[in-house]
Amino acid sequence: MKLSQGVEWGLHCASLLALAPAGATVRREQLAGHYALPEAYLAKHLQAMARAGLLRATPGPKGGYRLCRPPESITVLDVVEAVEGRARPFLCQEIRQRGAAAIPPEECTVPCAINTVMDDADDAWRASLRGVTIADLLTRMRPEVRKRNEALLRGERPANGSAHE
Amino acid sequence: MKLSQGVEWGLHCASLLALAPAGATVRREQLAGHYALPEAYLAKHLQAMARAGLLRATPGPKGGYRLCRPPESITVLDVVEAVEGRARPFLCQEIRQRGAAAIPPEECTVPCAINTVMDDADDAWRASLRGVTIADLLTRMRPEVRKRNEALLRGERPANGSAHE
DNA sequence: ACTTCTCGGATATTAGATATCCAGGATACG
DNA sequence: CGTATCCTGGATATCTAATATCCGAGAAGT
Repeated sequence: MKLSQGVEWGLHCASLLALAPAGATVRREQLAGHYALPEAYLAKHLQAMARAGLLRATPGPKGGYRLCRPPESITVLDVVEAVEGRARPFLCQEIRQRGAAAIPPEECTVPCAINTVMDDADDAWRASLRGVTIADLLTRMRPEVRKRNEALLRGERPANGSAHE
Repeated sequence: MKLSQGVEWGLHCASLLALAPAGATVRREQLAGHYALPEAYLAKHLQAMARAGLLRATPGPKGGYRLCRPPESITVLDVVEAVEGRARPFLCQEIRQRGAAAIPPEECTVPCAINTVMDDADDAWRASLRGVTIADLLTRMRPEVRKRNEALLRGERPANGSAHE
């Protein structure tokens, strides 16, 4: 049970894109450099988010990525599902139908109780993630950090230290 | 994000052990044969559950496994954590401290908001699993299936068909 | 003492996550 | 219209974790 690191990357990138001026695009190299991520691999996750309809990618000069929807309408679950997929973490192998205690198929009208319990827990997990939006993440970001990020997106390069606030 | 199949095995085995007569032990070969599982690999998961204090393994003739606690006091989460471990599925890499937008450590007094959100979701998942016990799983088992399992544990071998009820 | 049975370590095998590269196509700009 | 820029998608390599098996050591019953 481990979540791909792409989820972290995707959430950070989505938050960053939400800070960009409306309509502006951010190049992939810029996103990767912002967090010192491998650009080629980050591309895979950005593509997945674009396919999911969260981002729009614009090719050509002055191109790059931007959010498709306002940050208030993009949930953390949206990003997680775009990157990780929508498959359930628990896959019932129906072992109750195998072995010495095999239950004949005609008695398996009801799904396995274990499967139900695991799916319920997964629903609770997803509901929790659905309750937080990208906009919420920005709210929890410290104002000076947010300002520095916005400045970087505008192309301003902060003086070496950047810690003298 | 995928759960080990050992979780399914562990939950089925715990349920089965709960059906065994009080104080009786069930051999590993019997557990594996019950669901047509590879005995050698199942042993790994049973060991993990024994280490977690859910099962007790008795060596020697007439040995085998039994539950350490009554089924009402063993939660599904107990089994999941025994098999899968207690590590969080989301591991924050603190990429906010890296790259062009690196936040100086002295400003990182508060944990990353993304990390918090993911941990909250994990707490919700665990809380859901903690709300169901092995005894609850038995309640959701169909009576005729439960009886057949109990009979098998007593060493009775049902007639070929077993579907003529 | 001998048999029976589990434990733990060592060791393959396989699948998925991580990471990189390049040809192809779309767009802006001169 | 040609060129530089930038994303897309596929092919590929690497690495880690899950899956699976085997065997010697040790404990308990007879």
